[in-house]
Amino acid sequence: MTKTKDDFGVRVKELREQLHLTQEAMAETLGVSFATVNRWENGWTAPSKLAQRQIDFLCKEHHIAAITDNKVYAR
Amino acid sequence: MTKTKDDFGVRVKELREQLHLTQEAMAETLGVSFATVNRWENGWTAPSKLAQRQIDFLCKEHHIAAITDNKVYAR
DNA sequence: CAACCACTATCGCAGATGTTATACTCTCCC
DNA sequence: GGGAGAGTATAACATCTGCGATAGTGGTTG
Repeated sequence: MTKTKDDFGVRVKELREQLHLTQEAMAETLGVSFATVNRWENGWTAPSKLAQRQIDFLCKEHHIAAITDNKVYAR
Repeated sequence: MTKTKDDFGVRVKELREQLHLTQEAMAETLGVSFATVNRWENGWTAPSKLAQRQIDFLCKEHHIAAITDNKVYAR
């Protein structure tokens, strides 16, 4: 039950605030549940492959630098 | 350890065959692992929210009727 | 035949997610 | 002050997923 070491959660939160979204709204946007976004931000879990894709896409859509360290997908 | 009741797996398989994809290729396309596609087709699990979105998007991209019973997303 | 090869089926386990519920912090407004 | 509401933090439990491994199937080719 230890938190994630890296600062991904911080970056998610920054991204979310840049977009002026609540955790619930961001969850809806990404297609995940509110609890999932909350867990990311507070470092309890790291996003799944698919979730990372959605986040990357969201960043690209708003011309914001990617916050994951992924290879880039077309979509 | 019982299988899923509905025929979602059958529809996934049909979709995949329409697109002439292997399980591995479809997994790559959707951003999930091969094992996940395989489990869908064989009824062991049902796709997550996010996975359903990807499937819906794939259908739309190829002008094929959606195989999930979801509300429609813009992306 | 036997040896490969691509594809598929299944398993186990750790970790991520969905759902539901509770509690806490603010801000606003009476 | 005190209530109401939005937003957030956390929890438990069942389910889904990723990864790695193993085994089966069908085709091709030597």
